[in-house]
Amino acid sequence: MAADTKEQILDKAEELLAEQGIDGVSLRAITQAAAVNLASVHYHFGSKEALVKAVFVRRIAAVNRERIALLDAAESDAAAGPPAVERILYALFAPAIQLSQDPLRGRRFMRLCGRFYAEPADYLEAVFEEEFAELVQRLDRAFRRAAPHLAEKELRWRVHFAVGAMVHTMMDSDRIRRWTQGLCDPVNVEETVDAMVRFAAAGMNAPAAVNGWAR
Amino acid sequence: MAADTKEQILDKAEELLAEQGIDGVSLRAITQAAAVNLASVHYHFGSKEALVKAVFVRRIAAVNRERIALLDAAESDAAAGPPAVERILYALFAPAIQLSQDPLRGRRFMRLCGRFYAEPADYLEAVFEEEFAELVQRLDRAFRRAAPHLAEKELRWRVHFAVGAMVHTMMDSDRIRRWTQGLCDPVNVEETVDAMVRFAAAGMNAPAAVNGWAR
DNA sequence: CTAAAATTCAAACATACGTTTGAATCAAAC
DNA sequence: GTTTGATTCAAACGTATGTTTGAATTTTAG
Repeated sequence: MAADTKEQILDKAEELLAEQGIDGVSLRAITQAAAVNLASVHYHFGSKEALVKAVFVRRIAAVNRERIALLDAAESDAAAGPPAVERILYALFAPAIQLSQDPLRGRRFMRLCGRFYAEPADYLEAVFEEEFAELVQRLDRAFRRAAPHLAEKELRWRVHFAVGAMVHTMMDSDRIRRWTQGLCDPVNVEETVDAMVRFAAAGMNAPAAVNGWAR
Repeated sequence: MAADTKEQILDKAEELLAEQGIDGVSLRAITQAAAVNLASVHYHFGSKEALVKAVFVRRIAAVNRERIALLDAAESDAAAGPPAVERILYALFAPAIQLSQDPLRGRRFMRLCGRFYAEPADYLEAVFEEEFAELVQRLDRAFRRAAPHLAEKELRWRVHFAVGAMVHTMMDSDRIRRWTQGLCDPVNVEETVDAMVRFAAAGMNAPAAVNGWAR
């Protein structure tokens, strides 16, 4: 059946892309794992590039929608004032890391997401910019209100570092587990998000630079 | 001359690998850019895999040696007590980011380094573990003394996040510049390291978790 | 200057890839 | 039951890749 084939391809593509990267996995490997014909990819998606995009968009839209919903909730909870930095960071981190509660598709996609972020493909960059435009704008505005002690430049740097901590964790669940002999394991979502929020919130709330570069 | 060819290959390989990733660049592209014969790679290195390793090891060893030297200095400056978290973080961040002061090879290698970290190649993982083993051990010990308020687990998490901020910045110099319309630019090494140290130090120094998971 | 070793070179090899093709198969509608 | 459209299939196409080869060239040493 049509829908079955298409989803089978998407599922297996997600799995293999997460494990081996975009260039590391062939359409033959995907179609063989999905037990469908090689040509099905081009019939249903048009090209490998379009398949990769479809795999990404299938889940990231939902994640970013949830992030914005959490941001909305944080802002309405805070009434007139700005929400705490912790709430904003939670809105940014939790949906992505929480996706990993699904021990199958979630873990996979988390890793895949980080991999996409690291890969240089131009066609992915465009999808990225489109899927993240609204969220970035919303986050920037929220952080600016929540951390008015920071100049724009220093604020942007700190958001960048916070995103780095998140992306690193998303891409890296195997490595952190190995380097710490299992002590730290992103599989424990609550713990991971909690540690991440407290680390990044302290970073965001740190005093502004005393020297002048950040103005 | 032999040395020239070998270095030409290494230089161009570093440049192209940083721009396009390991799988994204062919030996033909490298040898053509280096103006040497295709077979030279196999004559001098044996395989593409070996070339990639050589590109990586050529610079990372020096970076990690400098990191450990800075760590030594920080510890001897602190006499009996532990050095401040800021000094340890500086030892971790500065040599890597500072390499970028060389606007040619440095920027390239910084990006390449992040890319290697993100790629899934097994043969790279082995080199990584070998080249970083001593540094990781030294950092862990230093941080444990400098942040005794943290349980081992939470400490490891925070180091992981700090590394994430760094790796993200190393891999990402184009993107952060673009997203901030040039406001934040890793080309300004001093500024970047300074912002990163202050962000991560605040994260490391944050109070331990009030709930019990980190014990 | 000459012999030997090191290095470069153009060419080819074998393989894997994304893509295309056209016939075969299936599902649904009349 | 036949026809029509959607889907699957095996096979092939063209291209790019890492690698190997063996002769030509350059460098080194006696």
